[in-house]
Amino acid sequence: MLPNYPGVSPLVTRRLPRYYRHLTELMKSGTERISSREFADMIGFTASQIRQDLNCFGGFGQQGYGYNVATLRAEIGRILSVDKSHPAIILGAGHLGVALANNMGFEQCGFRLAGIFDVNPAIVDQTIKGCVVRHTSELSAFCAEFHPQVCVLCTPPAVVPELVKNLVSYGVKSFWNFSQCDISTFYPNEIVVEDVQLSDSLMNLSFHLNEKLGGH
Amino acid sequence: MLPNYPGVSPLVTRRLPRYYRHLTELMKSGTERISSREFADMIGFTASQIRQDLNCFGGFGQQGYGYNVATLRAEIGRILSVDKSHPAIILGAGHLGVALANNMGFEQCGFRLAGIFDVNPAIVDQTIKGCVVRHTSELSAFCAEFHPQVCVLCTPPAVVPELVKNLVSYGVKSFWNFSQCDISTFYPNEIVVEDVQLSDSLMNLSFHLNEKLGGH
DNA sequence: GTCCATCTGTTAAATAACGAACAATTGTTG
DNA sequence: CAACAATTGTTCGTTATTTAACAGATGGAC
Repeated sequence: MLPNYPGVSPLVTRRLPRYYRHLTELMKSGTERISSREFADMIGFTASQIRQDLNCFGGFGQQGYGYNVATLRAEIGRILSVDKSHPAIILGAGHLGVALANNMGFEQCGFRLAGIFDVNPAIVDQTIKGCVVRHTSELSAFCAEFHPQVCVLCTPPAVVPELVKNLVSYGVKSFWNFSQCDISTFYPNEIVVEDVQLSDSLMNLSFHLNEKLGGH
Repeated sequence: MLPNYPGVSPLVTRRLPRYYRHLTELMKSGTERISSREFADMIGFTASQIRQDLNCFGGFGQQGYGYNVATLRAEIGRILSVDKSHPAIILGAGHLGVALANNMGFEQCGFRLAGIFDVNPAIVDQTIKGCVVRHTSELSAFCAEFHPQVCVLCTPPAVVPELVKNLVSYGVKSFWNFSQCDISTFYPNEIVVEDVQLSDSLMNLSFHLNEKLGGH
């Protein structure tokens, strides 16, 4: 039975990967220990917030000493379950799907790329990152055999609702959603959805840039 | 002088693109008016929050009627400044850079793709989305001539600090950061940074998936 | 070994965000 | 034209989040 953290706010857990990333950097640079103050200056948070965030999961530090970088990194990694290797599939082998297959370290994030699917015959049978691209029609059989836990959605939004419906029936539990389609409202409480709405992000940048330009 | 919204929380402004996206869909489907209640059901928020968010910027609705879809969409578009056309450049023409060049509607988000840069001679001089890929050494001259406002960072993290330093000196004001390098702490108050940390996002999914798997 | 500076874990205060409630206003119906 | 249903803008109480403060504990210097 895996640990569960029911009382912890999503804002806290969303900061954990950032802690993890900086701790990895610190370890690479040979730093053995760090205080919440130093860590806060490095990240741009307050020391108080860091201590409180970490204490949601346990007392990883030592009074008068600080935090051991390697230990803390391992603990956060365990909380995030990045040591797991859940099979993941990518749907849509366009530029974005290929970019993610090649650049994302799925293995460092708790997953393992198990398959890539597309409907374009020109792409099917090509090999990307060690995976042969399969036709989407093989999805059902593939899921029955390999039970992927995660689906990375890189398809046009129009086909997403039907796809998700099928995938849920095939037992896929979670989605990394790059399609401009809000699937989080489809099956609440049944699936886990992590949205990456790039256009939302770009519009947010537009807002803040124009605010800056107009604000002097 | 552009409008400025000093008192508005970043959480509110971050929801605006989502409103905008759904309003675009509604307009496409021919819906003329919508109430905060219907809109809330559609998005998955509360009606109260939507009304309160919108009222940070003005009374766009009408009592007893609701909101006019086209008008509200236009107002939010104006607030987000998506009608602008600030020149943007992409640094790093790997899979991700190319994916963004091809798939992101920069024009619909207030920007215009003005240039793509890379250090790889095999890529330089190729044409992507109407842009000839230039060598990064031409960056200085390009910025002096075309004054790009935004830089999309798709390079390895190691080269980012030096790149950002140069770009800031060339007058680039904002960054859409896909590199695994926290640049927000480098020049606070001087530049606008929108981070897209894909590995953070994937780790967050890992956390929630494992929480779900372990929690029954 | 003792003192002091350091730093965490934890509690408390302050701040921010959210959801519910309601008065005011509008369109609609008969 | 009057009554009613619908819906916003806004206020208020509640909850959540963040920051500050402090007691307790540790390591290091001398």
